[in-house]
Amino acid sequence: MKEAKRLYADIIVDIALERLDRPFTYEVPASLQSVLKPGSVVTVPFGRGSGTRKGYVIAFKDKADLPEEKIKEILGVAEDTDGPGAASIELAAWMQETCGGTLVAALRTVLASSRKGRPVVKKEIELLATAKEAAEKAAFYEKKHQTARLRLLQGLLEVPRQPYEFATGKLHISAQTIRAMEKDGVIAVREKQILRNPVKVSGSPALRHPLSDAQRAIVDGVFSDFMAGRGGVNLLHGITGSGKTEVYLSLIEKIVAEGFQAIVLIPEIALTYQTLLRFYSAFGDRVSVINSGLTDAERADQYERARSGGLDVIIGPRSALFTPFPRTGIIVIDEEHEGTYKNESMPKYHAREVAAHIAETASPRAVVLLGSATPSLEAYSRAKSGEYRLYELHERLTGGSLPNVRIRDLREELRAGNRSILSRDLRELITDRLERGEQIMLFLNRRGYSGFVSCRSCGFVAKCPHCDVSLSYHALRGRPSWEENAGRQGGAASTKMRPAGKLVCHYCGYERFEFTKCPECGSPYIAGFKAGTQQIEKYLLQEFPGARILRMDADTTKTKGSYEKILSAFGQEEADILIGTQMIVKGHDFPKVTLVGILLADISLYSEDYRAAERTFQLLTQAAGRAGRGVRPGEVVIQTYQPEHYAVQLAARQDYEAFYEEEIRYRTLLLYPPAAHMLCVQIQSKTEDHALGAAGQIRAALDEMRLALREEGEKLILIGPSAARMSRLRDVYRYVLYIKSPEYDKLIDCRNRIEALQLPWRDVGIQYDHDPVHGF
DNA sequence: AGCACGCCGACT
DNA sequence: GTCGGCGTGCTC
Repeated sequence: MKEAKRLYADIIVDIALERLDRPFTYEVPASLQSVLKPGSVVTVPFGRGSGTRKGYVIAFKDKADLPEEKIKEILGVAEDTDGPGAASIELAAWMQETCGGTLVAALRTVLASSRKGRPVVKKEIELLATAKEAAEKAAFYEKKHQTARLRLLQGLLEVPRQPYEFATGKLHISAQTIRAMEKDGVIAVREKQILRNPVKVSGSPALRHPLSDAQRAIVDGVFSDFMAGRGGVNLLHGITGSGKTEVYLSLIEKIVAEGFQAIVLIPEIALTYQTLLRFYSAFGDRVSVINSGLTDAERADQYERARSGGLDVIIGPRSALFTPFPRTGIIVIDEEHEGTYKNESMPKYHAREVAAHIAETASPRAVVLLGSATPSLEAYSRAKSGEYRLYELHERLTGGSLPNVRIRDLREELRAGNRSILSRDLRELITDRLERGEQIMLFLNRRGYSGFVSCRSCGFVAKCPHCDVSLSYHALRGRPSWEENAGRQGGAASTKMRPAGKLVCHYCGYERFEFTKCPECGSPYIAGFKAGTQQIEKYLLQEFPGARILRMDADTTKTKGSYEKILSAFGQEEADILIGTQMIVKGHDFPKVTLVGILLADISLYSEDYRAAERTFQLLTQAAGRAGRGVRPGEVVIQTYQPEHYAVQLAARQDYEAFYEEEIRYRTLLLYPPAAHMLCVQIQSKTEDHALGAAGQIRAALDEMRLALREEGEKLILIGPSAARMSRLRDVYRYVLYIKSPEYDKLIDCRNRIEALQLPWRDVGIQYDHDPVHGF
């Protein structure tokens, strides 16, 4: 008798806790030794009780460096998952290395697609008897007055396979009868697993346009890179209406024809019915969609279809990256610049980086295609440096002319005595369009709005002297300002008028009192902006009685499907004016819109982070692109207090290249991404002292590192700690600390250094965000 | 996360 | 005297 070799496995237990985020050693029972592989999901006993947990097999080893009696045995393979394989484990490990956070969180993200849903089982009744036997049986039943059996038999003679419900429902046949006939061998009941298909498309297939020479060149270029096994990331910079989708379709068709699959990422809100129809026309049932409307089980079905070879193309948000295709050949990321591609919770990954990594490690290598009319600075700078391949489409295919854009200076309006929301120009144009029966979109780019303070006379904006980002307004703590005090004490004589608010920088923590008059021009009209779509709607109803107005914002789109409802109502010309936030500028074509008004370009311009100008340029360019998609030329009015700002000027001229040059200069000067890398360290605790103490210790540790690195001639820039944007959220105190370095690796070193720190508080949580795109 | 162990207050 | 509060510590 030869004794079976003992085998041990390193297993990560599926509990999202930093303190447990390390491998535990388990013994692999002989029965599982040939079954398990790295990436298998197993059940293991864990903890003192008899509780069991799910665990992920990371690696195997022959020897355990632990006393034998402490080691428990793996119980079995987890039933609700398929073994996702070593590639997924590698991907999760890479994610945890580059994004921080726990390995469990990364594993959960990557393996979400391997979780099986409860399958929907459909029962079918099949006729087994031959025609001759059936005829005999029928005669027999008739003689015995077994009418139910006869009915079923006759039904099956017409169509030999019927759904179970056909028998129980339409024919009123009981389960007993069916069972009896099954036992008799006349029929069989079969269970069929149904994988639901969420794609519900009807209507005529979308027209395919023949590719232009420019489009053809792009398709051929990327395809030949793919076929040669070179892989790589490609950036397609194409203006709205230049035919990017057609490029995606043609390229995917060619790659699918070679036996590979395609992942298409879209910012959820931008997936229009028209786009879906085009994909469906090309790929039929071989394309599927994943979106937030699906139930868990439906989602699991799509992954199962992908895994089993039932799909060629999946369209979905960021998370669709982890679709378990057997051979992914291409990953397309549409509207690449969108912030939704950055995950906001635990592994804070960016879809662009993950896609590049998946493509690079696939064998054979896959290709990535990023598409945008206004590429992120990250993507464009890499394209310029040669890390990505750059393709451009500069012509509108549909021939619609570019809109005529004018910028209205709101300071001038104030000087002329116009204090309303609408400049005189915009008001005139609205009146004109209403008379002509054409449609208008009014756009309030509120994203990133955080209460910046500006002067309505000269456009001065309060900025941080250290970070060059806008300061935001905060009510002073323990508010009782002079007004309240005066009221209570019955006289204001002794109370000197004092500012009621302060201005704060959320990068470095700089603060100062609010201004009572503009430091540039002395005007008293200096204040924070209060702008809401609701107020604007009210105002418009007053000013243009009889105009039909639709409003679209977070309030009016709360219920499911209301987003589409509003847009389609507007598309069917049930309204003259559509007011909305950025959600109205995504992807939709309204040929009757001949006027677009951007009410206050400054709102996003002075949000408090370094991407403000980039975001503004993107929003303005997109909004302007909404006008004149039909035959009639469109007009765009951009209202602003900062008409000379480059983001406004260059968006009006639709000059991306010039904007990029200007913006990258600013980033380079201040070492913001993509000129450098930035790590945001987020410190949280219910006890303010603990949060502050931790922040202080982290800063001290980092200062040490900074000095050591300086010896080597490496640069590390530390900012903060300071209170987070929301300095206290649900009774948790939040502080942030920023680290900038040209080298991504140095930031990972910093993170490891912080993680190695032994902080004396249990209730302090630390999270990391590499190259953040969302504030904290 | 869970669960056990442990050391102090108010209950049958 | 014991029941139970939740602070501390450990889990292969």
